[in-house]
Amino acid sequence: MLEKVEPRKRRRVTSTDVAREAGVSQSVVSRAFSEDSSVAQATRARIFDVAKRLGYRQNRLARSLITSKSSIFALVTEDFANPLVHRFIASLMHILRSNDHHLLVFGTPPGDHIDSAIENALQYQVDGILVLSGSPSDSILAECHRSAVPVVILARDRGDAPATSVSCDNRYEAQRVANVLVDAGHERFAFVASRIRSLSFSLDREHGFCETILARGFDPAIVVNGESTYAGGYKAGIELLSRPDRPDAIFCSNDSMAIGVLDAARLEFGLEIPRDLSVVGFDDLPMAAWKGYDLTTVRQRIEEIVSTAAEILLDPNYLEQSAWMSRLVPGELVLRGSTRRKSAEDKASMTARRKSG
Amino acid sequence: MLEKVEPRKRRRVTSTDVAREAGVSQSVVSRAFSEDSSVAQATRARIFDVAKRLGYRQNRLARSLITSKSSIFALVTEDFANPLVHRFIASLMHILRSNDHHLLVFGTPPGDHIDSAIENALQYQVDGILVLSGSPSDSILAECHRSAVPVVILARDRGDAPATSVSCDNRYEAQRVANVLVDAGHERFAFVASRIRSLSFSLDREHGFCETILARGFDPAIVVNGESTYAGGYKAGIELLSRPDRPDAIFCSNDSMAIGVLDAARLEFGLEIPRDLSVVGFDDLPMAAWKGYDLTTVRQRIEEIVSTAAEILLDPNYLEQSAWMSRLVPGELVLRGSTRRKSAEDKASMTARRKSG
DNA sequence: CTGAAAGCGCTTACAG
DNA sequence: CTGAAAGCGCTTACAG
Repeated sequence: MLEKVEPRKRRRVTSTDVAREAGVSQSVVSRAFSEDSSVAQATRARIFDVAKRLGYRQNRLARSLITSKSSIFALVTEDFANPLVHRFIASLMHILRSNDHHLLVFGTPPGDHIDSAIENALQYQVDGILVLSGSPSDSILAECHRSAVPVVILARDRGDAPATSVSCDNRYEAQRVANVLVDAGHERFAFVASRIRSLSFSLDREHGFCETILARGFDPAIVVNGESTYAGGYKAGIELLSRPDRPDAIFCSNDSMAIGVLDAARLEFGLEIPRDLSVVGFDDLPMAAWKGYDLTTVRQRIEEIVSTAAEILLDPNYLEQSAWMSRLVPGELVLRGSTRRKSAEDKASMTARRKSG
Repeated sequence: MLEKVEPRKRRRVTSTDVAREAGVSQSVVSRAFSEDSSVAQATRARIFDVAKRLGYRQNRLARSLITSKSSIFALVTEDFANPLVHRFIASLMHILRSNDHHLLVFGTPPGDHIDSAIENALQYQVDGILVLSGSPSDSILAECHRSAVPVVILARDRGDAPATSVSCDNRYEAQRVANVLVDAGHERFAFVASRIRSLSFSLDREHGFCETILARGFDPAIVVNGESTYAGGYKAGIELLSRPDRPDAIFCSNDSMAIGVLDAARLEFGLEIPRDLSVVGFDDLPMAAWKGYDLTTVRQRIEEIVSTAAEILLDPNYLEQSAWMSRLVPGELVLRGSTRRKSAEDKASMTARRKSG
């Protein structure tokens, strides 16, 4: 049974209550609760006692009013269904916790522009904004800058936007995938791109892959578009494998699609992987490591991307710098069973790492 | 290039600035921005004009100080790796957006108790708290109640905790799975439970399943524990299928585990699904529908669970009620190819629905 | 080390 | 419809 709470009685315990009860001024209570303030040991102890007894808890919103720091970061994204977004959130939570910061999440309604989410975030006086998908307009970015709210665009190059970005070196990684596939003796290449425009990183991967295939002297890679899901990959797989010039190596813009291609190859065409076809994904989702797929893929170092972004946002001098940064974090090529290899390499290490970017 | 921002110049535009510029008092500006206040049409228009020109934006933290509503809900969880958590977040975002509310996310550091996350949330004057995993102590729940902050425990029965919960009817759904498997002619049953204690719903599923198997006159279901991941399921699958009394129907506490069992059966024992073994999961993650698995599972109606929770939290009278609620939302049994069926049913509808709870 | 006071940016009775 | 004033719960110079 609930004890009834009269609406008008719902007054939170404030520092003034504690002060009265402890026989000190409200300012001392405030100081007692801020680490580096001068309060006599005994006074502080007494205040803590009283606070505990009364159930006092700092009101961090009130505090932010005067410090103009809310200890809140905003994460804005257009695409909550994307599993990668969740890995970013999880990783962010981890880092922010140790800095006593918290994450306020803003999504964009389907039709809307991401600017509206950023606009919202600004109303909450966030200390920084992380953009995970969508392309903020130059004008909203300028607004953020004027309001002294740092913005970092995550997981993809910022392009021409006036903002700082931290992302995987998509182009380089795609080039590497192309080289590995060429070196292993494949001859007909395809790329499965994501149809969604907000995922501009898909383009970098496409370019890196295709330019390398050409540079190595092969016919241009076939490029098809699809939804960036398993179903989209499955469909793209059917499309590609039905062609008279069936590719023997398919690189996909992400793991979900790659797994879709893989299943299409096996279930619809009875192909054996990797004998008849090599498939490579991107991201290294947990599913990529599942025994049933054993997918070769490019791992994004999410922890590193996120901690770099957090560092930038937490840097008190960031806004006084004079240029946007574009930080590229190297990925990791994870070689698994879905790709054919030169026999010499077969017994070699399953994971190649690039140490520096 | 960044225009340099002098730290001391970083003053946000306030309603007072707008007032001065528009030649009205600050209170009128405030009223202009609150829907149902009496401001002359012309005045309001002028204020909006000036506000736009100056780049004014309401400070919602300051506002919350006086209204004592922050329009923020807290989501607290111990388990960010759980894919289900993300589906809840996505669904929540959707609902909160239409109510002009936002989500502040709190995680618990690995060793810590969920209470610390709730404690944190309270400092941010959230309008309500959604608990997604972990078991809040009675004392912290009492605190929340005293502070007039409603708490809803999601996705699992609250047990004895003094709180309201909204969850899938785990026990009933598990009973139904048991009945379906029995009806289809299976004879040796097993349940794969989650080893993690915070996932108490796993227990409800176990009980519902096991009690029904017994009630239908079969040997008790074999119960094994595992990590609630693909790898955990894979391992549990090997364990179960190596037994002399190998089960012919395995029900798993969630989809990831079920898929692990499925792969173990196929890859390690060469079994054919569902001829040699039926496997059932729980949740209906996207992967369950993948052609390569085609997993029979119990879908949680996440949207319904979340919207029910949001309704409760948004109900202004909630705290004046006199008892905790425990709302059960029916699930949906999704019959797919991983389970054998009575031949009569083979051609029948693939999805059975229970319409009301 | 402590207290009185000002102020952060709002909302909301209360008069006019 | 509008303005002056009080106040939400804090922090932070400033004196003492």
